[in-house]
Amino acid sequence: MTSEMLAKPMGTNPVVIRRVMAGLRDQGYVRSEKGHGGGWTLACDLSRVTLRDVYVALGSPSVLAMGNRTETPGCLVEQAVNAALGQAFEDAEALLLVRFGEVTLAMLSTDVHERLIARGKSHHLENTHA
Amino acid sequence: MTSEMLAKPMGTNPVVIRRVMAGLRDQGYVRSEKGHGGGWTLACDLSRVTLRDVYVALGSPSVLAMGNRTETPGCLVEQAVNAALGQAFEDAEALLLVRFGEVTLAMLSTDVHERLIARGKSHHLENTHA
DNA sequence: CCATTATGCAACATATGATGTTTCATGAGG
DNA sequence: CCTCATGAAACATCATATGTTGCATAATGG
Repeated sequence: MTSEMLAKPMGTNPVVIRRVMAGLRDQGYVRSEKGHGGGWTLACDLSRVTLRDVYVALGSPSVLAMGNRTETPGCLVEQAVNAALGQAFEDAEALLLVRFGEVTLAMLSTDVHERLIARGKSHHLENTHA
Repeated sequence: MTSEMLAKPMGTNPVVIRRVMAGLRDQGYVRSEKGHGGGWTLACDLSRVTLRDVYVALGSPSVLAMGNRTETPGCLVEQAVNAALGQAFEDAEALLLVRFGEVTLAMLSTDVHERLIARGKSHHLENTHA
């Protein structure tokens, strides 16, 4: 698949695709080839790569929208809040990462194929996007 | 306390303070008075108000930085991912809210006072910010 | 061997939301 | 009645995410 083939149905730009895929390529999950007939190819066992692996490959962006503003604040109120909620934030983040790690790409692939069948029509990537 | 007295040590603007406090006032946790000698006063029992109450009063902003992009997407891949992670997001959010609900403002107040003593000096709000 | 086609990379543009600022109206004291 | 406070709206600024453009590089296929 070329970046353009991927970008079109997702309604975005080929360069954006390349930016995202770069992380996956660096981890060896996909390979990219230049030139005529080039593009992206899978380079991993889908049953051995989880959404957590993907998450990490993409740079482990923060999963929480809030958290301690400062790790070691001078403000005593902030210190108190950090002490009260710090563990909660860590726990919530850890929970999400564990769940991410329980989902393999193979599971998603299987699910997508089942949904395709359930929809009862033949499809190409192009029209799986409404 | 006036908005200005609160804003200064937090390094922000009085208007920003008013914006935030408006939510707390609407819930009756604080009261505001205009004119000479006016400002903000506490109007609740600190032991009966939790950080979750504050969170809700502030408009329940999303606690997660990610989540389902669409609730009922046409894209089958997105459907599969939503199915795989939707519960995880809900669980993580629920966990955080529960933890928020376990912390009362009274607990924070006590903690702040202990930290004041531990620091071994007398303080005013002005210099509790480093 | 060279035109085509793809990625890689950097720079720039745009959109969005959070935060900060200004201004004016209103009300409460002294 | 002058001062000082909040309330509200409009505007400015900033940071980030996303999208776009341009060009270099590499590989294929005719």
